[in-house]
Amino acid sequence: MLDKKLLIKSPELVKKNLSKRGYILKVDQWMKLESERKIAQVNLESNQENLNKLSKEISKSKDDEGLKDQASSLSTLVKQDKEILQSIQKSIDEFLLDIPNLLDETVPVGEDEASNEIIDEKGEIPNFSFEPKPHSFFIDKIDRGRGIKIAKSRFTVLSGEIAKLHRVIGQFMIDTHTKEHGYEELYVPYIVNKASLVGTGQLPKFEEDLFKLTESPDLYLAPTAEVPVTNLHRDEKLTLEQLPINYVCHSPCFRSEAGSYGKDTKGLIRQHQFDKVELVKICKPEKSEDEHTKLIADASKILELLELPYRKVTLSSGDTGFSASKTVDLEVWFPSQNTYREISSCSNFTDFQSRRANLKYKADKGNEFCHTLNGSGLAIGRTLAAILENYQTDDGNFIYPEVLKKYI
RNA sequence: GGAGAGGUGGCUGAGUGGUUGAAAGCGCUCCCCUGCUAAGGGAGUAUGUGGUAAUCCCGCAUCGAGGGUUCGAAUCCCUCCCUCUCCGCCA
Repeated sequence: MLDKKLLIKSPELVKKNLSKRGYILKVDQWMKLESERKIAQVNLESNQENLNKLSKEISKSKDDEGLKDQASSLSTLVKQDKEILQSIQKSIDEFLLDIPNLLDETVPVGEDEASNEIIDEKGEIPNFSFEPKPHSFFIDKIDRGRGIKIAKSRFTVLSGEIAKLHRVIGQFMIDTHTKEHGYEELYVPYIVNKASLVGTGQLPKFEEDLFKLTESPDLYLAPTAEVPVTNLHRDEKLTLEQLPINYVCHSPCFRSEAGSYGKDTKGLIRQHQFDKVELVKICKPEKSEDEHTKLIADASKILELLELPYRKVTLSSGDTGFSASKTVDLEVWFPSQNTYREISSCSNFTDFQSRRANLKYKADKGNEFCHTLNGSGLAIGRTLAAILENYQTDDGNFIYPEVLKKYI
């Protein structure tokens, strides 16, 4: 959620920033709502003030029917004023929850991923003496559509060595982040409520991307650990000593993938259920840029240790997600596709999520909103897929990355 | 799932219709005293929001959430949520 004061003070500036996303801020509608609010609120509060004063007079003087009649009609008026203000406030809330975050100045401007900016390329792209197989080749040996049989399309079964590799990858990532990067490990609920999803920005706008529990209408399967982990401190006031907070959490993620029919239908790239190791940071506003750099480095480290070729990409204005101010994706090399694919998305949300989640810290002058960040460190299914492809051998097999051998 | 108890400020905990935004204690901040320390004395100490640009001033709201009764609700009524205890069930 954006700062209301900023929106009141300089709506045109906000509009200009958001237009880079292709979002058109309805300034006229906003100004109208806001001025209606002000009138309604001032009116209500002055009537309420008079009513309060009358009530006190009544409590002092006994049985003054005249005063009571006066208070009674004023009370009715206040009730009406409240309803008017409430309905305006509701419109304002809806309006505000619909607005995406302001973009960082350094975000490249462009309509879509074509304008993303490659900032770094690392690792050696493998040279195969044979036609590299897609990772689905290895998985299909066991899966053969069984995931679909058990659940539906976009579900996959792993077995034997590959299932083990999948388990071990997560272990390796968490170990690295806790032991070498100073993150605290968390285990969290995989089902989250509405308030949490509003807090991180998935709701109300993106409900169709989620799996909803029909028996408990306010509950959803978590689409990423970002939701439970960031919301851990929702409605809290953190102390300065607590910051910065660094959490790492391995969790399954559930996404409906509505609207992605026909995309990445083979293999592990796009599943309804996948595991991910997520990194979440909560910090003071002035530190978030530095923390973002660290976050990207921490996630990249995994790819480097796994010796997978990857690149860093700053997402363009049109490609940057709703809640993020700036996002840097890590993309790993997929030989069978002869291209890089996203494996991590590292975002600085500035105070956007904090405002929604009412997440503050006690600063010297008063309570301030924290900044939140998160990034995959990394998506486990895609990491597994990348390993299978990049480490495959000409006999239709694969070998293990060096750092994972001690886990196998 | 059944039965019961309960949700009040940073924390503990009073408060059953009218200066209670809320006693008291703890904690915290400042001051005083005590030649150190410990102890003691005094003052202060919620958040959000609006009028305004304003850390001053004034108002409004907030005692789990939402409704209702009333001139007036932390206090009475209804609905919901959550927590705890016992029983049942269960990993």
